[in-house]
Amino acid sequence: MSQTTSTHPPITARRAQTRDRLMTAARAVFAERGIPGASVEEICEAAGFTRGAFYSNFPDKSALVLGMIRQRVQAQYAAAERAVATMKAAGELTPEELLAIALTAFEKFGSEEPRETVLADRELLLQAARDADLRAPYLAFMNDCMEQIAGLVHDAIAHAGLQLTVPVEHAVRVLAATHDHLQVLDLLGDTGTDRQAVFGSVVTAVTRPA
Amino acid sequence: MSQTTSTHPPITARRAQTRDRLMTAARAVFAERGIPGASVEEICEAAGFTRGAFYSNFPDKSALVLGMIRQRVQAQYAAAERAVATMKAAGELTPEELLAIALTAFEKFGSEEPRETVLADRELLLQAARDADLRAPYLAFMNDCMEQIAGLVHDAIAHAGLQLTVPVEHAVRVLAATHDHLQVLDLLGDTGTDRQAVFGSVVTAVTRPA
DNA sequence: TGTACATCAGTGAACGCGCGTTCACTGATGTAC
DNA sequence: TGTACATCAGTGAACGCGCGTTCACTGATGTAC
Repeated sequence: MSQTTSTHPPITARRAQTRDRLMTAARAVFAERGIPGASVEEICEAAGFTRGAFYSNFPDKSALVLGMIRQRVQAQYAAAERAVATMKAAGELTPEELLAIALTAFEKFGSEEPRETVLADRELLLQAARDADLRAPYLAFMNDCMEQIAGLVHDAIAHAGLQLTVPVEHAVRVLAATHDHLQVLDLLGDTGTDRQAVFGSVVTAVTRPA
Repeated sequence: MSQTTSTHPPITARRAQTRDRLMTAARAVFAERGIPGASVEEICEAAGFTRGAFYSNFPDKSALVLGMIRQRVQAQYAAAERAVATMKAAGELTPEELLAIALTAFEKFGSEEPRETVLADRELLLQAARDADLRAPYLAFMNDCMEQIAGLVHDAIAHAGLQLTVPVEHAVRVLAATHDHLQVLDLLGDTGTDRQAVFGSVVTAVTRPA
């Protein structure tokens, strides 16, 4: 429907860039302080603007949050698409490759600031859970991602000469959930868990030779 | 070591009760506003006190958060212990019972305000990830829970005449992670996913007849 | 059991600070001739 | 290409409000005789 928000002033390239710099800066501040604890001032300072610039580009703080959710949707889709492309390129698949592709599909490991991204994403999720207006859009986004990744998983499993031991819709949720759990361990600085191995175990558990 | 915090005034029964009422009220406010967005005023109002009472019982806002983490540790342990007891009581185990016990071990489904509790717990985790002082204690707590539940899972599996397809330490993480994911769906008001079935799939995937 | 006093737990007014948001402004960018 | 003007994006001072925290206080609870 609308491009970004129903921004009444038409979005010139310059404005789009400013919005982008503000959202990128906001990600770091959200990670550090939490969404309710992040001040507009600190976001602007991090982005190299004054507060006026903020209100020239967003009606208020919550509009920025909505913008970031939209931005994340795109990033998540792009990651999944990349994973699909990688898979289509490689003909035969060893289990190791399969695992690597599965991990890529859930991205964030690949991003430059993984900790920041993971923290900010969890903040966004929590904000969506709190705010009734954000709930449905966020859920839709999440379920879309699951479906998209389900397609990917389905193809990858076949390519690797395996089959699933549970419905693909379930498998994809278990994989995503485990991936999330391992990210939390990273966040807390855990060193005693072999994360590759745990993820490997899930893949093993939900597959068997065809 | 210390009882609750190194509270210099000795903790009388009355003070303990006040602290408890404040922490219970804080859970609801944290769920509603997020930890950084929750004001001392709102917490006190919800608990039926003035702000002075708060500062008579906690040195500052962050001490309350620490207190709540400690409270959660105890609740989590109690839940796991309850699950162990239930299991020891029932001699033979059908897969359905096994599933029910596994769910109980991760509790929160049983609590009176599940939504509030789940949200507040996620806030606490995020706060621990942000705050370097909280990181290690929180991680230790989490890993202790995993170990405790691992013991439980191990016994339950044996009782049900099954065996695991992956190491028990991995299985327990995958179960916990999936449980968390399903809680998020609840939080977002998802209705299209059969949560029992997804959880059942994980149990299926990580077990086989002995 | 009754009185006198000490201690304690919670009250509520007060403080200064930083927040979100507004708005009159200025300098940079774009357009017309 | 050069000048004149219009529009636009971002500035920064100002606003009022609500926050976290402090503290002198009061009424309730506990103790001694």
